[in-house]
Amino acid sequence: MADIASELSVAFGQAFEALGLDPKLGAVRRADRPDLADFQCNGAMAAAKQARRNPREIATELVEKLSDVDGIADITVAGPGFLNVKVTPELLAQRTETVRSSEMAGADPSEETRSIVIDFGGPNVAKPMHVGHLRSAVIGDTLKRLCRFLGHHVVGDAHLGDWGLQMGQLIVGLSEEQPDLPYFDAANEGPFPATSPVDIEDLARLYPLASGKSKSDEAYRERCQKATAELQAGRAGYRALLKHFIDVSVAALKVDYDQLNVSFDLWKGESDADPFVAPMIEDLKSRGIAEESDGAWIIRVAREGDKGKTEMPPFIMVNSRGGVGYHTTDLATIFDRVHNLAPKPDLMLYVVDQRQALHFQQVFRASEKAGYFPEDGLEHIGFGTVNGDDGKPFKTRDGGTVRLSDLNRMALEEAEKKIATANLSADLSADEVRDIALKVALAATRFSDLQNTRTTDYKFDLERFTSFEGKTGPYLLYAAVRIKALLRRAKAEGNAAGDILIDSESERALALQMDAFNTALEQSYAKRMPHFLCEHVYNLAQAFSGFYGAHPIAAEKDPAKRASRLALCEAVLNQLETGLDVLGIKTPERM
RNA sequence: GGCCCCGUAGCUCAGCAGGAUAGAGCAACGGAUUCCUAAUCCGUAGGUCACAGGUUCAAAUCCUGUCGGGGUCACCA
Repeated sequence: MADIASELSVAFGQAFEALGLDPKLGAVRRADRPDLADFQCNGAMAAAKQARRNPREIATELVEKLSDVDGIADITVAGPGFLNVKVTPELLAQRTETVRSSEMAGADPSEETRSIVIDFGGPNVAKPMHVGHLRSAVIGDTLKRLCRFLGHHVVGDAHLGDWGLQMGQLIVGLSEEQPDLPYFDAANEGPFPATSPVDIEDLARLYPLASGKSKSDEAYRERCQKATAELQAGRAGYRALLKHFIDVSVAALKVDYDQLNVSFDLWKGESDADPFVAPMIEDLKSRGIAEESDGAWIIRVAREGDKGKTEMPPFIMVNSRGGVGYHTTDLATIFDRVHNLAPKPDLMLYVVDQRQALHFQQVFRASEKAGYFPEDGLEHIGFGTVNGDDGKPFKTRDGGTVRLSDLNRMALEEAEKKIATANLSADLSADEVRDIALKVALAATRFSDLQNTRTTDYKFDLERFTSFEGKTGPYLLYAAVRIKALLRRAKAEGNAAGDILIDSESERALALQMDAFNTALEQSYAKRMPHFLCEHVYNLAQAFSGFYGAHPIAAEKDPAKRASRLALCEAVLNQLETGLDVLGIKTPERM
């Protein structure tokens, strides 16, 4: 069953049509004046403009057609031509029962099923993640969950940064520390030792060292570039090393991602695109799509209608030293996905920093031009930067960044502290406390990030990430936990949920809020913006808190009211947990 | 300089496919616990929606310009 707003929109659309007006004008939404109505429709005013008629007159005619519609208790014209609708308690009760009992808690699956690749996370080998990596991880993972929830087929790919100059830097860095390792003998074709010559601490030490030296020392940089080129050309020792670097890094990355409840279906990296690079280059050269310019091979992607006086820079397929960068591996990755994934993707989302916008525009245009995958199936889901107090993005290499692992640890510590001071019965085991703390920390961290509009920058505030009061993840958990406690008590007392009766203001508000779930999901999906869902879930928790404060529930004496309120609680819990699950947040039993 | 994003309450942010009285959280102030978890709830105070024009019955929302902040602009990723 569709939500009330949608059903009313259909009825209103028909009424508009019956008057010879555009049915789209019948869009009905939640009223922004809850004192006056439950739902409103503003279409009469727009219709008046189109038809050059008096808006109130049109509105009045619509009222006549609509007043008999099932579920509408009252419909009136207000102001210049607003249509205000109040619905019956019976309709709200019926709708709430659907929320309570349906698998999707009142939401509907998407009408068409798509095959979607979501490229997110984008961690680099050897570089510990910092708070800037939180966004891609959490937004990407949430979009993955959202798409799946709506019925789409989704593949999440971490797309490791494992193929650039940084690899050459690591190789050179390691060769200076341990020059006698077999990997550095160019004549050695393998096999090489199975155990890794480095652990994550080694990588964390080597990378900044080599990266720094590469900046200041030109000869050193050239060695790194050479090593990178040799790696890419297939030098056996270097390839073997790369494998170790990746394995060691992935194991470390998984620790951070696990704590954020972020997971991937594929741990592919730029290096996995390598087998497709050479044939692709040949293909693009032979078809004249790539051309030579200043010693490099490029694809021109500027177009006629482009804004500005300066042309969009070309896509660099092969640089003048014969190397390839991430433009090329990204394009080859598209090629790989189109040919090797089943089902074949029809949409690819790239959850990457907004600053990469130009890069993706170039890659997408190149893909279109090459005929590999249509441009309109490629979307850069850019997000704003995480800024410091100075309003500027955290720098990756300079000091002053907060590591993601540190953020995770601090959130967990705060959660443990809070549990210690909360009046939880002391009968919880250490494992239970740990489990609750992890869930609270997870909720706090994910929600703090996800509630921000995807595209805007936000200032990193540690307090906000480790705060559990107000508009936070733990607030949502608290609402769910309270409901669970109520239901436990009711069960213990032998009381069950029953028929839903909506007869108080707070129950009404709660029912109306639950009706908005589907719209929130649709908005989040359509705009690829999880914050709409965050907003909904938060409003739901607030509406529940209001209801909780206004009525006894498990303690209610009247059996019919008690049964109804318990059912209402079950509906809220179902939708709350469902929504939280899409956001990647886990709910404890108590906290 | 070209292009992109942003400027809303003391702070952090929603709202922007135009609509009625611009909303949350934090911070401030005042209340609520013999009663289902106070990580909660109720209330008060706080805003020329950067500025100036324009379109419209109606603009925080759309258009133009100005100012301020950030990002980005072929061979690093």
